[in-house]
Amino acid sequence: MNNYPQASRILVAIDCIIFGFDGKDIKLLLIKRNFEPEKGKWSLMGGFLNAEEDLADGAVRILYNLTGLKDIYVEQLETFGKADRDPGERTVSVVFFALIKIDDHDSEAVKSHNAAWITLDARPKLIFDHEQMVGRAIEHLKYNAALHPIGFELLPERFTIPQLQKLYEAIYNIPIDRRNFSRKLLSTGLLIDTGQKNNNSATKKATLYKLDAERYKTKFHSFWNFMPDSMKSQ
Amino acid sequence: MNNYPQASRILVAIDCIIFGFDGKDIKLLLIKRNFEPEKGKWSLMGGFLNAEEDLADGAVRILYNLTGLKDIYVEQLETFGKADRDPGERTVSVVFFALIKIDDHDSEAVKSHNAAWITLDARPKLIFDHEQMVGRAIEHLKYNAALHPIGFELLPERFTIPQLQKLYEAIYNIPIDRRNFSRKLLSTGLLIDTGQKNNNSATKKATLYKLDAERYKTKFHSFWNFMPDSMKSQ
DNA sequence: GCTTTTAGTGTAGTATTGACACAATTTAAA
DNA sequence: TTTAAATTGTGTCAATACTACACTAAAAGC
Repeated sequence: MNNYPQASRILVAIDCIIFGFDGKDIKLLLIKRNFEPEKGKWSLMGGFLNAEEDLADGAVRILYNLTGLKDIYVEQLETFGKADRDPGERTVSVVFFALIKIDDHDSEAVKSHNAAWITLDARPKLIFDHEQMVGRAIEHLKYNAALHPIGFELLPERFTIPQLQKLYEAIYNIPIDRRNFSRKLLSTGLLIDTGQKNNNSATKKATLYKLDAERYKTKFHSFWNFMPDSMKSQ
Repeated sequence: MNNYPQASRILVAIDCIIFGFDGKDIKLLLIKRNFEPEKGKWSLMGGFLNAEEDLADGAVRILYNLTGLKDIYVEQLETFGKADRDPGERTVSVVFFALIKIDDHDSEAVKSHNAAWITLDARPKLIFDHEQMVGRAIEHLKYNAALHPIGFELLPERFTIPQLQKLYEAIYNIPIDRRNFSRKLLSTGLLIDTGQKNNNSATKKATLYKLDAERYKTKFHSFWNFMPDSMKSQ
């Protein structure tokens, strides 16, 4: 069966940008390639879309291979399709954006792929157009963390408000007023006080919160601001 | 040269969602296929990515074919890649989102493609997953028109505030208070009073404005609201 | 029990938003 | 040529949200 005899068949790659947060810095999971092509250079984790595989499944597969995690936050980001972007062969790459709880990943899998968590500032040059992809992803993170409660995806199940604040300060690289941040956050109604305290602290222990999963789903868009109130729920 | 002998080569399609506004309703430019496959059914305008063509150029080519326009507002929206989405052959489709000034299009080109402007409510069933694509595009339009000044792309070069308000009311399907809308809009500093009046009106003639192109570029993100002020300019 | 560090909350001034009413312009009909 | 109908343009007040800022509380180390 060939309905489109004249059209070109092209390699479709999947590349994954994986963000983590160690309590201080935003980090990227990058691999130092121990395979060809571009062996020895740094790149994003990637692979090719299989002939009978759904695109989203391909992303999950590749993320699972590297992190050992299945239920992680993934969004499709953008498809890169410059004709010459891969000098080996014409390849279109669909880039996925993932946020993971950094302590959950399978460090064996990461080691076997020769991967490492690297801060944004310290990141090496990457192959092909992967640098552009990362730039786009950072932009997306900044943009979306301002509008939707995705920051939680980078924190442990139970987290404190100061942790969340440090995360936002890392994303935007600015200091945030503690009191205003806390007030705005609590007013979303997304946090549930677990009654527990954070024992990691050497001084006053902060309250541990968890996400209200129900509200999280229904109020995913609640950071919106320009919309008339009647639209915010849609 | 074949660096990736084991990977699958796949058809890469480009599908375009084209929005227009006639002063009253948001409309989609759809084609009634006079070619195989799915001849006689309605679909989005599309085509295949050529072997040596940049992805973005492919979108521009396809949009030009249908509308006769070159400088239109285009964003890449999302790539659809379910394995079975095209029953003819495995095809990944990159969907583009375009906003055009409806009076500018080349009606000969539209006619020769058997295309028509159809309101969102009246749209027919579409082939494959094109229905989903349109749904995603409408969502994107609602979301982005609230955050960025993209509405202007659907209006003539010179437009009135009441026209713009009708556009927003059509996008969100809600009534908007004239006074508050006007105040918020003018406060963006994006509008330049041309000194002219709209002669189409049968009653009081509204002031014609044009976009301040400079400010439009630098303040494209100025509808943001959750971000700290220091970030809004970035 | 004193010091240091971090967490948690309150308040007052300012800016933005939403709800609302009236005046001005234009055409067409009386 | 006045009057009515439709539409545009602007002002005000109250409620809300935001910003800037200061004090109290808890925990650990000395």
